[in-house]
Amino acid sequence: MNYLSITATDGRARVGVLRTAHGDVQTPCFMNVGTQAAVKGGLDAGDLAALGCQIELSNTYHLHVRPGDELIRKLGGLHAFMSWNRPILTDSGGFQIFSLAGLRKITEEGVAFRSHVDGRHIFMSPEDSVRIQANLGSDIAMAFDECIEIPSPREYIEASCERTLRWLTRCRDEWVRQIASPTAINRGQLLFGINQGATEHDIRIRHMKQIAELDLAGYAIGGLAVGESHGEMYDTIEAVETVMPQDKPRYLMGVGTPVNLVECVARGIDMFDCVMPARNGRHGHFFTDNGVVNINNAKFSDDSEPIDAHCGCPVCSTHSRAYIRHLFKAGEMLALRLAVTHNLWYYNNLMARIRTAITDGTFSALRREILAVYAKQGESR
RNA sequence: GGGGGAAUUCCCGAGUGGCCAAAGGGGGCAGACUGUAAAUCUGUUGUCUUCGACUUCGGUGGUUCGAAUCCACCUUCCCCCA
Repeated sequence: MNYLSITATDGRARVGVLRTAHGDVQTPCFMNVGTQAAVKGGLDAGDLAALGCQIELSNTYHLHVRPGDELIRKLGGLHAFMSWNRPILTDSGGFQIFSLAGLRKITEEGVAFRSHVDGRHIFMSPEDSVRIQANLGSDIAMAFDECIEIPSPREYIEASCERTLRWLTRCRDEWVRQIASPTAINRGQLLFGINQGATEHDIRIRHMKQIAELDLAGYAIGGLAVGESHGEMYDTIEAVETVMPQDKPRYLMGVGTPVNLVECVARGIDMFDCVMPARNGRHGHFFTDNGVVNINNAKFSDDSEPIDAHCGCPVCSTHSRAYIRHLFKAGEMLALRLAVTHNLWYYNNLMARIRTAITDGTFSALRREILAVYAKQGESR
């Protein structure tokens, strides 16, 4: 069964509809990151819906540590818990193997963490991760993988990918058990596999072919945007994309900048998530059609214009640069809320423009436009 | 009226003869951030064109090879006694 219907293409870029137990998602889509069942910056589910957010991401490890997935299950699952009745994707905790590197130990059985909250010992196996995600009741569960550091020795990358493959079959088997349970919170939950292999194209391709054989609902490319150059990232995606199932959603994990989004859609990616609009927003960076505005800069202290006069978001239609800069300088929490509000609106609007452009056959023009805007400020943005 | 204490670079504050353009905070300025241990982290913050040079620690004068640091007087502020 296919959960993605492709409605238009332009080169490798695709427009489609992803069907989940909590509704459809127009792709390509951006998922913003609500690690602990909250988007940082003070926005609740109602705010997110108003900004055109289609699907939210939360994290298995973090919610297991606090408040506990059993508690969330008792309260009716993550949708009910955070009052978000649209789709939710849960990351497996695989990224925390990477980001909490100093606090964990990997074995074949799973990963032993020291809790970043209180230091207690936590063990998470692939089966545990899937069980936790079943308790959360997300619409898309991610397989438990190891996000490999770049650079890493080739032998390590190969061994890690082989282990991630073994973990994937264990995840799949446990997931089958969980969704078959009569007491499952979300029996329509999908499981996505994750491709790894750092920037070694042949390892990536072999691994992708292997995980594709499991015939899961969707596939993700993980382990990119962790320090390699944009060129290496794009080349790696191009290499792997050739062996990804055409009729299933492709999710590039943890990416990225507006330029990254456009460039990776052009390379056949359907789904993205990134902390950038939220984190950079909290640090005063506003993404606009004129590039990034760092509102902390002194030149905005007496600027009565909005962040972006052509932006349709609620912030730009109301507040001046001078006011927002003041809020940042004064440490007001409203500053964070306004920044994240604007940036999420920008990201959602950008994805909508991308979908329209692909459908209309004007995607390459939009791609050039976005590239040109951010090229003025250096290639990374 | 008498006695005691203090004045440091934008602010607070360390420093009591050379290693001091002067610790540490704060504030300012700039940068980073990509499946969030992140409202965090980094750099910078006297002047000049780098090495380096020059000016600066309430004011003026002095002691000394050398003073933010010692001495004298002056100014201002704080505390205690009357």
